[in-house]
Amino acid sequence: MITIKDVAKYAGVAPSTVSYALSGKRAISEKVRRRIERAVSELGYVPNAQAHNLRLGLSRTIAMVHPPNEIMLEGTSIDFITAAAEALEASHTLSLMPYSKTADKLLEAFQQRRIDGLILMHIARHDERIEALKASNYPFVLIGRTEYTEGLNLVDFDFEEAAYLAIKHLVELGHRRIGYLDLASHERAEGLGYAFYMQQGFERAQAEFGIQLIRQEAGRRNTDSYKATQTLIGQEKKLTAIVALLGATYLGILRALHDAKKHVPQDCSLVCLGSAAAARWTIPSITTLDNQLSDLGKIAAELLLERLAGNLEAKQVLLPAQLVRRESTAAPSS
Amino acid sequence: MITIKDVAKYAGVAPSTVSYALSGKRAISEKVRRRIERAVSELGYVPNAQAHNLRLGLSRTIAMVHPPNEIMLEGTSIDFITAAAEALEASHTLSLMPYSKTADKLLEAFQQRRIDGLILMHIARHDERIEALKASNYPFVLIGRTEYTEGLNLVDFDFEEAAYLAIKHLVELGHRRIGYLDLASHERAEGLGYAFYMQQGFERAQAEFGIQLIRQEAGRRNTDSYKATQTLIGQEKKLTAIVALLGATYLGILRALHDAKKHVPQDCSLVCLGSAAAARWTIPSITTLDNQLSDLGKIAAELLLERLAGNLEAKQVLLPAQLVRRESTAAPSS
DNA sequence: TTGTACGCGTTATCAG
DNA sequence: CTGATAACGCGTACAA
Repeated sequence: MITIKDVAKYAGVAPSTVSYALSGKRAISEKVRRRIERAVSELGYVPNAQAHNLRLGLSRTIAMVHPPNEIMLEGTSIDFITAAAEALEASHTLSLMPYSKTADKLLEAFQQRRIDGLILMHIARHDERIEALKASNYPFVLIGRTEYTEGLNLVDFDFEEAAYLAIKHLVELGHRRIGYLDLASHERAEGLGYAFYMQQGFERAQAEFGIQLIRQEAGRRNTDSYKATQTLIGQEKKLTAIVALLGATYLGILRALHDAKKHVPQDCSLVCLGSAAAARWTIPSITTLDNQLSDLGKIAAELLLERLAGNLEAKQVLLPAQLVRRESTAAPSS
Repeated sequence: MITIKDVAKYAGVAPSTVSYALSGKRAISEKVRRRIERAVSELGYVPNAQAHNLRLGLSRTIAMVHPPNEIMLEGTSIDFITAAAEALEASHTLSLMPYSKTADKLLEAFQQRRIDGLILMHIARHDERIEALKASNYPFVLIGRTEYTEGLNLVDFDFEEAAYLAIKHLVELGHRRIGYLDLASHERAEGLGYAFYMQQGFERAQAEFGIQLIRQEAGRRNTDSYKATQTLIGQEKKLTAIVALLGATYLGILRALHDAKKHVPQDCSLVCLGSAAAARWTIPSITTLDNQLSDLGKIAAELLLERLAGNLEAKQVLLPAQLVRRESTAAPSS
């Protein structure tokens, strides 16, 4: 292993001179610089990043805490993570940390100087991890929201608006009996932010449009949405539309409607969360509230970089919900 | 920041004694051990991982090189990466590296001592990166295969068998005019392993069953498979089945068949690559060659850990293709 | 059973 | 413009 000392010896200078020549942090005579450059290339010297970071007290690493697959919203694409990695490129590397409910592992990673910052997702309204991190003053960014967000850096999708827009769209088409899929109660108990805001949006819509939505518990997978849809249409014969905003589980819903001989949108309209990449191609194609998951990753990374650069102002980005109308919604047949 | 010296001073011992007490690498008297433990907890000492690693000459990090999203097979789920991260847990952290065609960035990461090992994917048959890594002797594992695999650690899905089984299944049902979607020629030029092995499988099936398959270029996205399917059924009126093994692009295919008023499987059978999580729920559900992407990530990580533990024997794991019959395949109507 | 001294590779500081 | 020295925090051979 070639070290800076080897280069210094070879070039007949002091190690510190080599360091300065390479970093450009102070002026070096042309003659010496050339000798050093030759030494570097002839010996094949590559600076040791660990020693460098130790000296600087940094790790140039930021970690993303990924929930276990069972609780990820189905269909979450890999570009959610790679978008974050690419946004950091050059300046930091992105590492993955397994999820844990408590903050101890997270704090430890900071204390061990293994990470300079953290991106958290799957945020609960009262999140123990975040209380602890706030107290510690380490840099972190949320993908999601807690109840009290003052002073927090975060980016989130506007689930409240998404839920509201979904109902508004259906009401404007003439629907009155609308069902929606919600998290299972044991999951709701976790107080996940997106479930909460979605609920808020539904309530706003109920009040504004004077209707009563029908709630049905489900889960995050197609198999859950399939069963939940069966239950829903079994119990509510007059239902004319379904909204499902938790994960891209429309295949299960479409299948359940199909198996029950209900045509979409003639017998039942459908609005889902989803991205154009998939929702455009189903039969029928699905009216969605588009979620740009990769944008969440990218923006989270950018917010964190700003924070690490010393900008202490808390920024909160709410990605707007946008309804894209496709074939799955129409006026209810009378 | 609390260092080992602070602890030593506080406990009234030498730093090395603290180090030994914590690592257990030599016997410590009960009395001193207790003093040290108290000091550690009272001061809140956490060892600095960077200094530790610098001393040991390790990074305890392994990197996964992810291709840009444009060339990832569509529908690649996030658990492909998280499965790898979890397989490493505790002993190493997983970091992500952006893709580059040449090996220089990869070698540099090793030389900078930022990584102890590497997981590569999106492997070409003649892959410049791999030649360079082989020569360098750094530990790495492939998800995929090159032409010459001696001495390489790798895990791959058996695309050859998958292609063969797809055709075999269709032939046994009575199909003779079968089309398949392939990569676009400019992508084939890259010589990706999976495209090659798939081709091999098709050729074996052609020879064995005495038929001529109809090739159609496509891409990795639903929008590509949609167009390709249109072209294919436009040109080959007698076609009775389609096979598509590159990415989970069945939605585009189903939609193209639907738009052309072809019923699946009555007018055209369909076999795809896919996972039960999605293929079960389409209408009709799709006969697939199941790919366990998360297994690929997990196994790659495990192979690398073995290699890092000193096991130099090259292991090559080929995940078997398994055909799961669903609603999209049936005998051709005469 | 414990302490001393040195090295890992880098960079900031101070002196020249 | 350049060099010597100390320090970042830790692990371990050697000495006691």
